[in-house]
Amino acid sequence: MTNTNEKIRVRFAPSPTGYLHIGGVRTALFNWLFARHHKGTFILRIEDTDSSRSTDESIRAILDGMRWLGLDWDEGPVRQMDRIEIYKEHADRLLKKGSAYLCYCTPEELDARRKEAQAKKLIPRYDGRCRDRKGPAPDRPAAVRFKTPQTGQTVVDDLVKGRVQFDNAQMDDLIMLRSDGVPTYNFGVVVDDSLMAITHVIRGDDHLNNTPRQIPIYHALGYPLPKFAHLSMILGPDKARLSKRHGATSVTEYHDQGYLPEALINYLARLGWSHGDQEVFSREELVDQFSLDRITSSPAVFNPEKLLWLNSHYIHEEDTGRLADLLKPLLILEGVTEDRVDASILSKVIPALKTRSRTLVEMALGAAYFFKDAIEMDISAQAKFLTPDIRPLLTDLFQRLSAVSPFTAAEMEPVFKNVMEEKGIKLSKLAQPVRVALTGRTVSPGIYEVMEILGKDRSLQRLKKAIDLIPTDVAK
RNA sequence: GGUCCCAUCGUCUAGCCCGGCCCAGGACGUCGCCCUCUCAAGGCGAAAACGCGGGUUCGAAUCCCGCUGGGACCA
Repeated sequence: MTNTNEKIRVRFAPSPTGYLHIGGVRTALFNWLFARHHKGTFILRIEDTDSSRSTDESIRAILDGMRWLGLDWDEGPVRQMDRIEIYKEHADRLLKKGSAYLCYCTPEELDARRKEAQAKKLIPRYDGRCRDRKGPAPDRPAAVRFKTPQTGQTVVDDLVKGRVQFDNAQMDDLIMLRSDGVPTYNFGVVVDDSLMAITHVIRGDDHLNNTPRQIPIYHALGYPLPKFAHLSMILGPDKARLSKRHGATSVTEYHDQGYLPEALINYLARLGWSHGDQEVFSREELVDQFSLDRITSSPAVFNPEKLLWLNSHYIHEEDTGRLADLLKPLLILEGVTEDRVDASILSKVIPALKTRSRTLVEMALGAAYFFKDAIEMDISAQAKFLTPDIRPLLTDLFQRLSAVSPFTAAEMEPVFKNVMEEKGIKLSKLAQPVRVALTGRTVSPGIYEVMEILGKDRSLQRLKKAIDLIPTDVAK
């Protein structure tokens, strides 16, 4: 299939009109994996010819996103707007050759004709009136149109979709260069992919219909055809193309929500690509195993639940040191002051919360009370567990714990056991009120563990405070 | 509307090219049980799919045709 002597060159070519979309990331990832697998070159190209919608901020978001995910590029970023002269030269070449012609129709005229055609239920396509225009040229700027072959067929041998045929008669003469000298998508890609010696064009399915329009341009320009691989779309739960209304679609949102890049990479790799039954892949395994012929041709619905599962998997696996670095800023967002983010506490809290957090944000939420002086008491938890009948038990426990030294789980356990046995109650009866007292909530790591991390002073302090919160009036 | 793509559990997928090993395998999610100081994690188990209709064949998820449904592109 692929000539192994050939140096693989692929590119990711987003247009900077917004954030880096999850679908774009997958396209970038597949290109990157293909390049790395074949020890080829991965190029980043910014398709910014739509100047009204392109922004520098968006370019920054794209670069940041790629870096966060570790999708490093070997060449670029190349910006199309820096290459305007190149497109013009190519257009001139085709003009001289007679493969293209100047079109003086204004956008307004074309629009009017299109509407007319639609009204008559005709196919709205360019009528080719400037193709054989005779006589003097009107005195206004002209666009350059390509002379699309009007007969025969154009075949796309797609690596994912297989052989796809198009009737040339269906296609009209597309504009290559607008009257302002800016290339259209179909012309820009052909020129750039050719000059950049792209060997494999791996892009979204939405460009499959553009491909037969591009192929004749390659031919006219005398450039070799790259191989094409069109990836199916990522869909939302309603099977429509994944978009903002389906929830988070921007990489930065996933970063902000506490996802690990490896989780997103792993998830996206398995969306439309497979390697037997394997679900979890390290980056190295992905590079090693990736192959274009294992890509599915059907579209895939984005499943946030599975991504969450992978994220929790990677959080379990991740070492405490790196998690600590990632968690710090999130703790500060949770209202923990910077000087309170204690490294030694962090190194105990993280292992305790690893299996309980599906995202870093969840982890920060569950960790905040270890670092704060004043805990936020959940009112309904307080009402349910810090009840008058429990007051004497807590008081008793408080006194006994005061004598415990060292303040470790191993030393605390018999203390709790004794209280349970003497009062004839189950541990759960005692543990929940203690948990609420220590954390302000009903969910936390094991209470011995929590106390050990908090230390004796803070544990007793919180217990005392909780006891004081309990009304003494049982009869109420 | 025209052109093109797609069709296996709710979802991601294996199997499809090279028909029988598939009364269809794995994963997420769901449900149940176990473990248990809460919540998780973990262990065990369950429910859950070849869109429909024709062919071809001894035999079809797998090949062919049609339909239906979904999507994309062209504006």
